[in-house]
Amino acid sequence: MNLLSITEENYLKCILKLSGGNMQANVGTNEISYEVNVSAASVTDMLRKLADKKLITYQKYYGVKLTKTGEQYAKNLVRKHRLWEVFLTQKLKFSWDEVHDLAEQLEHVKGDEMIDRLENFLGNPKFDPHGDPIPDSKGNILIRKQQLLSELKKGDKAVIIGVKDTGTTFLQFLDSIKISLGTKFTITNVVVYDNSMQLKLQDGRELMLSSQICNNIYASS
Amino acid sequence: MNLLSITEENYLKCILKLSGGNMQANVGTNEISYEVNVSAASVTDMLRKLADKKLITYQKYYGVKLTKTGEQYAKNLVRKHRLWEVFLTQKLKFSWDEVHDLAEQLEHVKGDEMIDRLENFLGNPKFDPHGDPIPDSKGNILIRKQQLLSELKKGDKAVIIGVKDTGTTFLQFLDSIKISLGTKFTITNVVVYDNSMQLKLQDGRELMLSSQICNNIYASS
DNA sequence: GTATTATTTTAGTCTCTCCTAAAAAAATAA
DNA sequence: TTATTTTTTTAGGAGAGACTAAAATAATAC
Repeated sequence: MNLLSITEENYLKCILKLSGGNMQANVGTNEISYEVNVSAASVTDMLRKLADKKLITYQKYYGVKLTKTGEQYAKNLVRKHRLWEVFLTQKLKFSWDEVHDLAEQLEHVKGDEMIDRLENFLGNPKFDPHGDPIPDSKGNILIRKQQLLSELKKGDKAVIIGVKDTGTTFLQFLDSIKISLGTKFTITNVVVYDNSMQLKLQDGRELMLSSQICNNIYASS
Repeated sequence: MNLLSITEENYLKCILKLSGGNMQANVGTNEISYEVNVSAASVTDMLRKLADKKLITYQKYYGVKLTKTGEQYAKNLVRKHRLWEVFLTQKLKFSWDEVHDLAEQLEHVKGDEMIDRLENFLGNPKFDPHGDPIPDSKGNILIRKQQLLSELKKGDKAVIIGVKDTGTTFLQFLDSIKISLGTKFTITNVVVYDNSMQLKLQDGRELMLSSQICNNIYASS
């Protein structure tokens, strides 16, 4: 597999993301255009190029899918991104809302041997600071049973294991209300009117979270 | 200071290297062309561009010098490169002949805060794995008294503190004869015929080194 | 001091990645 | 089914960074 440019790599990663893990799903030009912040015409150019390199299958007007090779490449990028995020938080003491942009650059550094060693150095972590699973060197991803907070019911006990929105604003908000991965809680009430939820945390605090917030937090029971 | 492209950064670093630390020295187009592996015509294009950005002073046909800004930027790149090299050897256990190419990529990752934290994480090292000094965040470089092995005389006692040639072949050769930074020795003989030198190492071994080798090892007494 | 050689710059292209405007195809609505 | 809207592609171009060939300037040799 030839090495790709940073731009090509970003397109691959974007297609993987938009496919939502379903390798049969067709991803549209416009979606990609929106995600990588580029005109639809530019996306078409790049899709043709990636198809030539057999990294995606591309049918004019019908969107694209990753090939096995493309999927492998994209998952390796995700692996690198998440391992660097662990490094930045665990070793350099960055907070979970500061690591994304740095990891976005670090993931493009070529050298799989380095990544394998980094993984080992970090103690073979299985999840990144946002709770997302880290693919192994073959691209396998550990699947955990997880649910959005919004899918839970009154009386359910669970623990927070991840976030869907990894943007700075949301993460800093969670920091401000002292919610982090590992926080245990019980749902004490679900408001029928607006689907906001009342939680009782392990430390005894009672908390009210809007449905928008509950839609961006993953929990496991 | 605006952020530069990887290409621009490489030119700056190259000019710093070719100036040999003397900021008054004029660096020629051809020299740069040879060093960055690009045609002289391409170099001219880039020099004009860097001059526009006030990173170098450029006089047509008379070569270039770094401005204060350019020097600062270039030294910061060297700082990043060397700190990453320390990380790769100290934490990821790469050998000193494997780290250059990886550091060459890592040095272009933007984020000075990350570098300052990395420096601290590594225990504020002052030298990289090849014995080269690491500039501090202001660009100051610790100067050590050092001499090439070839400058020493019979009877001199010294310790190896660096290498001039950092290429894989040379470094692997040093590994093979079990010479590394910190090795102590005495010069037992200098052969007049070809300037090769005979050393007695701390561990008792006697070693004969050609003048070419002695010209690429730094020592301190 | 002129002639030759070496270095550097200019001129004209190429590839990559992006753009806008316009055309074509597909999806949706009436 | 036909008309309208949305999505996607084509056409033509721009800027960055590279190239070769040719011209201009500086350095060196006689």
